[in-house]
Amino acid sequence: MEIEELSTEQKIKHVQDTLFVMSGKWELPVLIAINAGNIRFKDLQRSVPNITTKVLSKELKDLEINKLVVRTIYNTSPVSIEYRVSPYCKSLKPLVDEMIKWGYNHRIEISK
Amino acid sequence: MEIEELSTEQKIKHVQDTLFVMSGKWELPVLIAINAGNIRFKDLQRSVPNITTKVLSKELKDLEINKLVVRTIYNTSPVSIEYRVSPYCKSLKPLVDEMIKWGYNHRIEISK
DNA sequence: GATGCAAGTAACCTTAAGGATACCAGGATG
DNA sequence: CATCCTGGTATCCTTAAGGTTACTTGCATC
Repeated sequence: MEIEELSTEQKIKHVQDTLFVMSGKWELPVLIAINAGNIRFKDLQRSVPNITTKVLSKELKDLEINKLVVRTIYNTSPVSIEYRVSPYCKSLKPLVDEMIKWGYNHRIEISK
Repeated sequence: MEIEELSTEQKIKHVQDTLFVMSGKWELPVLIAINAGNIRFKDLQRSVPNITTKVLSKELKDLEINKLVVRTIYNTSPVSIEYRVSPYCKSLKPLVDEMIKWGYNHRIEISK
């Protein structure tokens, strides 16, 4: 895919697809927390400040639908459940890095 | 700024700053329309499908506050007003390109 | 046998983004 | 002089994201 060959309508559509997945309040904090090793539901709730069970539950489902997180059930007694970032999740790194850079520079730019 | 040296809290903060500017429904369509040469208010209203005057007005103010758009008043009779993307706006290109690429690939990934 | 924990679900509420519609002032145009 | 165009405001309404609080089931633990 060569970006320069896309029409502006196509560009907007692709950007909106990205925003649809990434633009909520909790997507990135949850992903980062899982990535940092918090793989159990209760661990995540404790490590992501102020998130509620309802919202965490919904975020995890959405992230699973988007193939960024894998949910695994273990037949322990009682059953335990683990959330892990998928290999595909690594594809987000260039994008997230750009977001970090731009956000960092933008705050400086605006304060001038 | 070296990304790897940032704490996860700092990374999240910078990403949220970026999302705060970019994550609405109309920011990018409006920027792209201005960039494509629609520089008058009414031209923009016509070239961005379904945007209302109220929302366009607000978007333009926000984009101006974020230094991405420059508003110029000309003492013609009657006064005419032009909106143009700022030089700083070009700093968005790497980010937007990453969003285009990821959105494009994500749709393919999800449909597998 | 009461209490606690994991992994959630259910029901209801608040707030902010965005949409719909109407309107306005000042000049231009027929 | 009536209507049109530009560049917007003002008011009210809808919807969706997220927040609050309570509850549940099945096991384990004291």
